[in-house]
Amino acid sequence: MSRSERLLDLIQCLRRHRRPVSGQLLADELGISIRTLYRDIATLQGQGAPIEGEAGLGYVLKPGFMLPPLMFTDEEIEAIVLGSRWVAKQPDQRLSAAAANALAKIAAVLPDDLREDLDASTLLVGPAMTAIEDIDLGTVRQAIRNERKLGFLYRDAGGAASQRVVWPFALGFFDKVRVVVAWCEMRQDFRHFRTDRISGLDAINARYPRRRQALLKEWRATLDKPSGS
Amino acid sequence: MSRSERLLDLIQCLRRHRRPVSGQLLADELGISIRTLYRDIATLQGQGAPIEGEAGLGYVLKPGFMLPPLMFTDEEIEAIVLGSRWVAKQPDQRLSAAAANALAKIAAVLPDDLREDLDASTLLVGPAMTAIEDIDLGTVRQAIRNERKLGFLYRDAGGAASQRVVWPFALGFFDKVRVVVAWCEMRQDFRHFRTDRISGLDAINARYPRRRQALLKEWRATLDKPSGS
DNA sequence: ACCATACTGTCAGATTCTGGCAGTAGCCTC
DNA sequence: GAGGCTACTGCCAGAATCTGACAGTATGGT
Repeated sequence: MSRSERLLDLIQCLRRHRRPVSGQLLADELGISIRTLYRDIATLQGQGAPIEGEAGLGYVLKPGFMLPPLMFTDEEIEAIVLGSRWVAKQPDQRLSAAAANALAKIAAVLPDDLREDLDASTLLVGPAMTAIEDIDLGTVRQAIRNERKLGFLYRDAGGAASQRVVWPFALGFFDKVRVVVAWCEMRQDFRHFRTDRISGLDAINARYPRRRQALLKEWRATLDKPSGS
Repeated sequence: MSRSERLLDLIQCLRRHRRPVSGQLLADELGISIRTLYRDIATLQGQGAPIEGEAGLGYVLKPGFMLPPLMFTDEEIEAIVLGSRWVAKQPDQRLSAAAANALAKIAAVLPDDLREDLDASTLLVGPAMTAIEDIDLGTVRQAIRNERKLGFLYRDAGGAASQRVVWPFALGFFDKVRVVVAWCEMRQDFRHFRTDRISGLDAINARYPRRRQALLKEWRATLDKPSGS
């Protein structure tokens, strides 16, 4: 196995163990000596991988994605840049910042002439969206990622308000509004909630009893067959 | 210099020469032997780089972007995925396909568990936009990239129609409409044209006499100071 | 026919990588 | 504080890989 492949393997090994793991163990899994492992770790850190080692504990990889060398066509990179610019204009602050950072990272590793092409890329998106919700979408995304319940006050189209506890598993971005897709404990069914009608958002520190992938799949199935109700 | 750095350098060398360039010349530029160059080319091709060699001519790199290994945070990759999904729903067929391809390329190189995360990514975008223009945006993007003039019939907000020849340099994506930003030969000024009011699009095979970066910069300047008219 | 070029196989020497050893330092438990 | 576990560094010899040179084949253009 070539060294560059081994480095990707190492990343994957680190990903599997969520808890700190000793260098010796990693070296055994990869079939290399501990000395070489230290060298590999140093190389990866040099490439920007967020690996942290602490004496007495072991190594942890902060969550993230490592992409190997990759080739994109002009149009593919234009699509990625345009898409990221769109996300950067979304009202979700953290996500918007992440999009800007991703673009900056890509630009940083490009040779000068390509970076100019990218900066002067001629696909633009309209003005930044103004937030119409007053809740923090970051909280919602975090609840989805961690499969945690959310509580809030919802005011429906008719104006009637009700207190809800839901299992959120997706966030939809439409032209003007954002929509939380979730299982509603009150209705015992899938519901979507416009973020601008949500108030008093409360991140409940309780895991919901299903996997979000499973919920997503079931919900998609309900979309395929037009509901009879 | 390490081998992996040299491979990136090779890509850049190939990019500089637009015309086919002989292996011997590339080897000289990189300070390596021709034999090693052939090996490096083979390695890059193995990694998916679109390098083509023809006996009697030399090597050409088909236009595209090579990204070195790169690390993204969870949120950054979520932003890229969400953005690409949005682009994939745009009515511009080629760009939409490019976004889908870019996502597929990224997914292809990810280990299985990460690919699932990506597939099951819980940020969604609304339904595909229906094209409200009946012109091919690909033609517009190509004219922009190649700095070529465009001719078309434009029907303004009042309904009055006029034949235009413009120097297009940017394409704006708004909620519902797409807008071509260009220098209008008739008005001798910057104008933007809603794509749904354009008909009879004609890609004129004549270069316009300015650089699109310069036009873009000037146009941006006119936006900063509110026009007095 | 001739030239320029891409491409492959082989092999010895140069270069790099690797594993083991010795040693330092930080964190945790007792 | 003592002891155990661990990260991390420098060094060196052997293993593995890379490199350059040469010889040879194939292909496209003139």
